[in-house]
Amino acid sequence: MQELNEQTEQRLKKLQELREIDLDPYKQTFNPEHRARDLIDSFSNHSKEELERQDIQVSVAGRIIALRDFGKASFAHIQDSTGKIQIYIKRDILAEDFSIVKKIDIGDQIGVKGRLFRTKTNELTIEVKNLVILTKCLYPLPEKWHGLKDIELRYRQRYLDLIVNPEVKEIFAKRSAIIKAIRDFLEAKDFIEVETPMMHLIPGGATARPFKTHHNALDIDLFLRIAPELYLKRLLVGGYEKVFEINKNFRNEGISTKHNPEFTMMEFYVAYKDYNFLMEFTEELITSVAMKVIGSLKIPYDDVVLDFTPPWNRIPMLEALIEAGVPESILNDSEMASTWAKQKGIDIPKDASLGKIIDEIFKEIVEPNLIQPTFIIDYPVELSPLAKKKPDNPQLVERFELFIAGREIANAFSELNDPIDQRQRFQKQVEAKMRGDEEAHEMDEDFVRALEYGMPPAAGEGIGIDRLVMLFTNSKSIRDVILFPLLKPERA
RNA sequence: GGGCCGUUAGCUCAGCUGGUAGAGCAGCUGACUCUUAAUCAGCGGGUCGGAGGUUCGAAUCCUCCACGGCUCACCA
Repeated sequence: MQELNEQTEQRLKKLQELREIDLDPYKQTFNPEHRARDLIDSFSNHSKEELERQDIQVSVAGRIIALRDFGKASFAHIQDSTGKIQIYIKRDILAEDFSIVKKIDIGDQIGVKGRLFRTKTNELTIEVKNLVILTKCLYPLPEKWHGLKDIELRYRQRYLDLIVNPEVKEIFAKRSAIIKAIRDFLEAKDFIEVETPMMHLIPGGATARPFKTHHNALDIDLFLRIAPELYLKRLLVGGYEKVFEINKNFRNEGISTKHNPEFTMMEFYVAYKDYNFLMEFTEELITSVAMKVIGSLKIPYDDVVLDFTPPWNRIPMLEALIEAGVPESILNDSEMASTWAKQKGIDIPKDASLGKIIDEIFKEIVEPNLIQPTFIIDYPVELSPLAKKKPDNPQLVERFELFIAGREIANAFSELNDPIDQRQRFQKQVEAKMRGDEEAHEMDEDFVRALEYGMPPAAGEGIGIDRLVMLFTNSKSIRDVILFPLLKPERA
């Protein structure tokens, strides 16, 4: 319990008084037969007179969010998961002792039964015959017309945010709809949904720093996964041809409006296909989600309108750089590239490979300008140790990233299935790690062994679900699409 | 981690160049049987984020700390 203030004391006193008359407000059950939104929708065409004639009995349960007391009658609005509806409690009609109405506070949850009618102002209202207090609320709710604005409180006490800010509920309803649409789409195409480990002996499948934990009985260190990729590909070896997983990844890195340490990723793999297939597939997937969830391919985000109408632009990474004004002559030489980047004020880590330098330049000068959906294709091989090389240019791999609103939304490639090449790429990563690159991949012998048994040619992709939800809900911060974003503890 | 900004009643916010802390909602008491930001009369409610410092005197100025926001760096 927080420090007792005057308001909580009042509420505790009412709670005690209710218990004294044998109405403990935490014990009853209640079976509402109706929900607020349904009632308002179903009876929108019923006039005042029709309602008087028909005597429609309903029951709803919900939280009191507004209360107007008139002495021998009261109006209130109660809110359930669907919306709110007005109730009218009149002493002459209420079956219970009217004095319990004085024990009700804003925030309490009640169940009511009674007759539908329309007030003078034509608002659909329940005339309460029976009333039961289901749960006492011991704190005052945030203020009725400004709501809860304090961002820190909204994240720390998301339950309060959800109670008083209806638009927040809509965001998470949309999040649920987006994930369902993705699942439906993939299942309709015969994908099988799987779950692979969250705890990895070797963190792999992405370049990122992991969280470390420990298994006591086995006395081994484990890492929370940074990606499911290497396990999903083992399933291709095992004979599945279409698999996907929607689940959390954990990366031990900074927190920002675009990053939460745990975030939701959808990864899927298709046998016998390459990254060209995946680009069309991605267009189909995301437009299908947009149509189902938003009902349009033109979606406002921040101060632009995102147009998802396919086909989306496909630009090779090097071309995108040249278009953005990077001299072609520096793109083959890490010395020159590094010098050019530094002149432009771009930080280049020492010992960076040419690919890494090019990537840094790309992130700085191209990425923020990729507003409309755009596939950037053909990445330097050093950046992509799990992707298949292009047959006509072994410096590049068959990989694309999808950018929307200046952010990476998806990452995909033709999967490297040559075990000898894979082993060499891991070895290069291990060397980079020895030189101090904390994010370089580790050798995963079992994964290489799986490839040695033979993985069919395949294409795979990861889509950042939180970021996709941000786009479809016009949210500027990832914290607005994650119910409980990570925050520091309240008190030291 | 760096920079900038913020933290005052349960909530939303005022509080000027330093002079004993304010409003609205919410709460309490009373009136009121169609209100919806109900209305009317009255009343209570504060460790001004925390700790130091300057000063006769600090919500206000200074230092440190905590938490948050934006941003840069790292990343998806």
